[in-house]
Amino acid sequence: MLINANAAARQPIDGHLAALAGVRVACSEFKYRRGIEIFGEGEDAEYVYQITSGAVRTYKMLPDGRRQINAFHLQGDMFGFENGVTHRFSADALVETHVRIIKRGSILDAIQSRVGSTKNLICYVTQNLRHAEDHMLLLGRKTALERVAAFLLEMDERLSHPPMMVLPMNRRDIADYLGLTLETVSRALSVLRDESLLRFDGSTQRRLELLDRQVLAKFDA
Amino acid sequence: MLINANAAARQPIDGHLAALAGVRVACSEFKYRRGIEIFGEGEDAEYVYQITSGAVRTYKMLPDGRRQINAFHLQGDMFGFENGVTHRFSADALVETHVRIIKRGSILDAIQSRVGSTKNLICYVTQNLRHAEDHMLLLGRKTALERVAAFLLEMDERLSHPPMMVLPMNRRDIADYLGLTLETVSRALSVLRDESLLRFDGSTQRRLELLDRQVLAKFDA
DNA sequence: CGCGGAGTTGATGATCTTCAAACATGGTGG
DNA sequence: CCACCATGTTTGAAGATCATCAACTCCGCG
Repeated sequence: MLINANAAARQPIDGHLAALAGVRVACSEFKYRRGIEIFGEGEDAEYVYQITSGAVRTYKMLPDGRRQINAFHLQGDMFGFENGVTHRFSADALVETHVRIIKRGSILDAIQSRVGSTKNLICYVTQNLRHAEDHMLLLGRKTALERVAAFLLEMDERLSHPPMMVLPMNRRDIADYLGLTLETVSRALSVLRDESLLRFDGSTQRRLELLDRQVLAKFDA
Repeated sequence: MLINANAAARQPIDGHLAALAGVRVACSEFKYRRGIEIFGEGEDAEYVYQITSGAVRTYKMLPDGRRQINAFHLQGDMFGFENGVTHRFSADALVETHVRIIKRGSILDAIQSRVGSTKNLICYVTQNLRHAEDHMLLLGRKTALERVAAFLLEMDERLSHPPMMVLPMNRRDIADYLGLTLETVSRALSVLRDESLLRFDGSTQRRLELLDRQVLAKFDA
């Protein structure tokens, strides 16, 4: 499935992993099918990942099965940065996804020997941090409707405001991202549809069009 | 937490800002009184901060006044890392606080010229990220009781399991950290007290002793 | 054609918030 | 030194939001 028509149009992807690490480091390419786990929480963190096409969810689980999705990663995004030797969260492909991978060791080693890339790499990490900070505000303090509106605007922004948005994740994934239940997400979307802020396209509920981003932004706090 | 769990026990503080940036860069020391703002959301990000003593809250606000505290920073912690030129959140001193500050530019410049510190600095940033990820799970998926238990265990850990814990923040701060109201925090603490998992010391409600960390850990999911 | 996954919608209920009141605390000045 | 007042905390009662449980629809697909 095509995630992002506009992003696909951009070639090459910004901040190529190999370029960041230094050209001498070889990047492997890899393909994951829809629903397949890329790595699991607690596994050894051997690689850093960059998406060339597709979409990925990263999440944590509680022992009783409650899940919190930290982030959805789309084309060009990097994930899997770790401090220690193991992953602190899991990552699955939402749709068929192609990634570049590079050994964790090599990227740090390469940085040591090629200082020019430091600033860039730190930027990638702090961008993850920025997103986490915004998401904490959402999770801690926003209402269900505000969260869903914020989610739609975030996706719209990241997909470069496409006329028609195709979501790569289902309602449960959205719910686990927003700290809600899938029913609450569905209800909120219905409210926004009834308010004429969005429109579903055709039979599927994954294709939708934002009809009034301005008003939608007011629904987000 | 973010940066350095056992900082209070160690002298001198691990990862001295000046050492990270290179000895040639001068660090200024600064003092903030209780309740004073260190920087505000949207202000120019001129400095990176490291606490030598005291405690700081960093937070974001919604237009209608709802607040989400991202993190409490204690001795040895660093905060104020930014990608762009402005701060994405505000920071206040919770109690009288002494910090080292260093110009943002100098730290990045220094890193450029002194590669050995790169790995360390990235560690500081990714530790912030790790904390944010854990906190998202808490905010998105834990109950009130689980959140408060997690908060107590986090503080206990960061203060190196003191026999008596003195909290530098009030109930509202805790609530804004945990995505709850101050009343709910108070009620949860009362429940834990009634269950004999903690005990308040003397008259003040800021001094408390954890009576059973094991059982408390079970209250946290 | 029927099955299963995904989504919507409704009814009910639990958790947490809101509103309110009372009490404790700690600093300040008479 | 103590009274006083702002700040902080606890507790109770009522209410709102969101979760849970359940039924039903829609669609894709073997």
